[in-house]
Amino acid sequence: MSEHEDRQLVGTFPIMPKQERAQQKRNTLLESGRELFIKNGYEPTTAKEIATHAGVAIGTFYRYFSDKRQLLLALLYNQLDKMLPPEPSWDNTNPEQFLAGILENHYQQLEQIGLHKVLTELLIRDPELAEVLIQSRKKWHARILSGLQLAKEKGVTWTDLDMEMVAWSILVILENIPTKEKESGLKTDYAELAKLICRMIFPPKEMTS
Amino acid sequence: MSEHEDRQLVGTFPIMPKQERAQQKRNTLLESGRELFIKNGYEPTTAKEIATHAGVAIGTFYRYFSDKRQLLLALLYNQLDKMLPPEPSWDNTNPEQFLAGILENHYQQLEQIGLHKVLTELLIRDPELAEVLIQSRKKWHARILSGLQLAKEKGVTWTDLDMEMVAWSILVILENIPTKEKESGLKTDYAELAKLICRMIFPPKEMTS
Amino acid sequence: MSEHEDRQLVGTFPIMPKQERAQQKRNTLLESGRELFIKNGYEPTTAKEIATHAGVAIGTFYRYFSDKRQLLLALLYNQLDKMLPPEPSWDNTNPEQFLAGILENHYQQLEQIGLHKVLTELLIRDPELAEVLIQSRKKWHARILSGLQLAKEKGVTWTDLDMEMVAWSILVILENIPTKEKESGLKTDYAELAKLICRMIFPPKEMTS
Amino acid sequence: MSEHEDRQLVGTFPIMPKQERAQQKRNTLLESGRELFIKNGYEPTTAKEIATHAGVAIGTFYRYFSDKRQLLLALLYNQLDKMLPPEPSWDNTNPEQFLAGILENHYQQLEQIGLHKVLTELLIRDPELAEVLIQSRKKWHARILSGLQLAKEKGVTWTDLDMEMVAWSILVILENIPTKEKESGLKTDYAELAKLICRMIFPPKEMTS
DNA sequence: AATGAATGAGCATTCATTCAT
DNA sequence: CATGAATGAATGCTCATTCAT
Repeated sequence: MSEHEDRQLVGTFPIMPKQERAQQKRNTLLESGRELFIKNGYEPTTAKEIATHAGVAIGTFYRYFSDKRQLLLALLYNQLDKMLPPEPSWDNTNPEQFLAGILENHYQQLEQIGLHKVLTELLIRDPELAEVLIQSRKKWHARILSGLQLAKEKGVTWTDLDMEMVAWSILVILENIPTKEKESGLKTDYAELAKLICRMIFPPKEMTS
Repeated sequence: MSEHEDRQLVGTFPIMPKQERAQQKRNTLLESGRELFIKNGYEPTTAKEIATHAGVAIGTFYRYFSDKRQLLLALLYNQLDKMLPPEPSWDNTNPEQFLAGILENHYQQLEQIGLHKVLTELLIRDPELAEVLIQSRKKWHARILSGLQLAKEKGVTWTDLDMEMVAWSILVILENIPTKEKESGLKTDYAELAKLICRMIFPPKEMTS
Repeated sequence: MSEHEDRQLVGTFPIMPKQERAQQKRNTLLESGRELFIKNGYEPTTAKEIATHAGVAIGTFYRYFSDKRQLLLALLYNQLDKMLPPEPSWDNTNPEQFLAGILENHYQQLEQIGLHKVLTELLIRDPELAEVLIQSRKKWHARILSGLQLAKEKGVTWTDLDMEMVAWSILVILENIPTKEKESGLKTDYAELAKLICRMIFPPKEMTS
Repeated sequence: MSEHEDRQLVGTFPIMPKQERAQQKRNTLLESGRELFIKNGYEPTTAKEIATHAGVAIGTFYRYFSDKRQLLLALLYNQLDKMLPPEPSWDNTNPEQFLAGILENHYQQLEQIGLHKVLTELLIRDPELAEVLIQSRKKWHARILSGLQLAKEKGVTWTDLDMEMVAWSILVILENIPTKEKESGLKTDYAELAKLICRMIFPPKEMTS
């Protein structure tokens, strides 16, 4: 399924290799590209670098990808597929489960974010790419929102909140944790962060009871 | 020759001082660079484009800046200086003044953010540049934090909060408003956002009383 | 092993001789090359295209031909052999038989010409190739010339003509008919053309009597 | 005027240089291109070769021409402009003046033909280019034809000739003289050739009287 | 000081050719 | 024998940077 999607979106160009070997080589190139994109950024990374870093010749790169951008798109679709939006459970039993749920997925997201940051510049010039990333954000947003609305229906949240905005705020915080850590050098205290977010959402009674 | 005569007749007065003229040309280039960086991104913008867009020849560009990166740095220092961190007032009288204060500065920040987003990719490879931007964030962070701590000392906030993290969260939310608006196409409702943030910080009694 | 057994059981008969099979594959490649050369030109046609269009893998191409140029040469020798110069008959009975004879061969020549046009550029750099084509032209020239001389000896032509040049002129006209048709989109009126050529050669008395 | 035409047809791309120096350099490149195209053919000639042979760097080439094809087109328009079709005079006074007229222009045409031969292959793939060349041929054809028709009206030619075809034949003969000379190594005897052509056109009475 | 022509290193991409399977 | 994945030399083209005018 993911393979099917991949083809449609990325284009059919250089044959989805049938042999396992070739598939492996393709993956090696993808991984090589991902690492270099995250390390050096998209524009400065050359196709030749990606190939060399993957241990193959430049010609081989072009056998599997029509260009750098194709590889990037493939990478994104891969990542997006891995991040199957998990079930949006977030009961009143313990809102801090919110944290647990998020944390679990968060390290998967880290990869995605790694790319996300790299791509910021591309968004300006590459609307197709921008669309892909925006869709990804929308899925996350929808997921968080649905959890919030469930909680709201159960009457455990503030009643006057614009849950859309709450979801957006949470998303933004999540997305920026990697930056925070990179800049400060500290691991984020997720428990503390969870508390903060819960303060936004739940009235005190709910929190203490 | 004619230039010499000209001077003698008209006198030296009306001639704009050379330094000032040069300064103006420099500023034109800076502005030209800023616009193009924000419009097309850093890497894809060429020195020649910047020069042409500023109405000068490429050679002139290199008279004022050693290269594109230099111009960018100059741009950042300029911007940073403009953003003199305003006084961190945030009393209990009306916490929503927080919003006002932020909104006021926010549109100055917009410009800065414009660049900020453009630069994300550069941060990876250019530690000096990264340092500049991180310092900028730290100033903002410090400003928000100092307001929060003032409030905390007055006893109007939750007492168990890690204000560092609160400040960071607020900063992140602020920084991402432009992205939100670009993606959703909607203007942000700052009042609603302010409410949200206040929920994080102040216990209900404080809010209602 | 299985191949060995196979032979013993089935016998050697029904197996198409290897050489013949190989010969067939070789011909398929030749034909494929010819079509693509005529369609797209020599330089732009890649070895892989020829192979793919012939339904074989690129490796197979290199088993039969050392490179593109080899295939081209083979093609020319083939073509040249097919065009066994027909008997140069061209009596005074009816000079317009000239036309008939030429027309008959002309469509064979068309193919040859197809290649001929394609090759023009190559002639510049590839003396061996040029030689092949020049030889081909010389055969044609000789054939036309011999017919003319026969007629001259019979005393039916102008006596003061340089038959070498007449033959050359006719050859050139013949060779360029395809270009004429491609450009004008019209079928050539061979009868008219024949008349023209006869005017060159035969005095009026001969034409009318 | 020719400059104006040039722009319209070739495109405005790399600035028609204003300084004389630059104009000279442009011409050097054109000449360099012409020589190499004729010597080695179009496809095999690289932009770098043209630049090096002109004594400039590759970057300079691209300052003046957007690519090889542009240079070629410029070359053709130049050539075409030089060949302003001369007045089509061809009286019965002496039809062999036809020859003189043709011969005179012929060596100008030689250059054009030099390119013409080189381009044959391109015609297949480059319809715009083909159009240019076909138009050139049409001009020549029209010029020859108008001369023939003048003569016909004066009643000095055969009356039953398809002058379109006669003109075409003459054109073809003219165009191929260079090939003839290159292959045979002999100078063409234009007087003889003229005689031949006159036999096509004029009845004997006219020739002898 | 300003100009913009010239330079050439560098990147993307293609394609003839080889060779392990 | 056939295959097609892998290779890397070669080409087209861009762009930062220099320098003569």
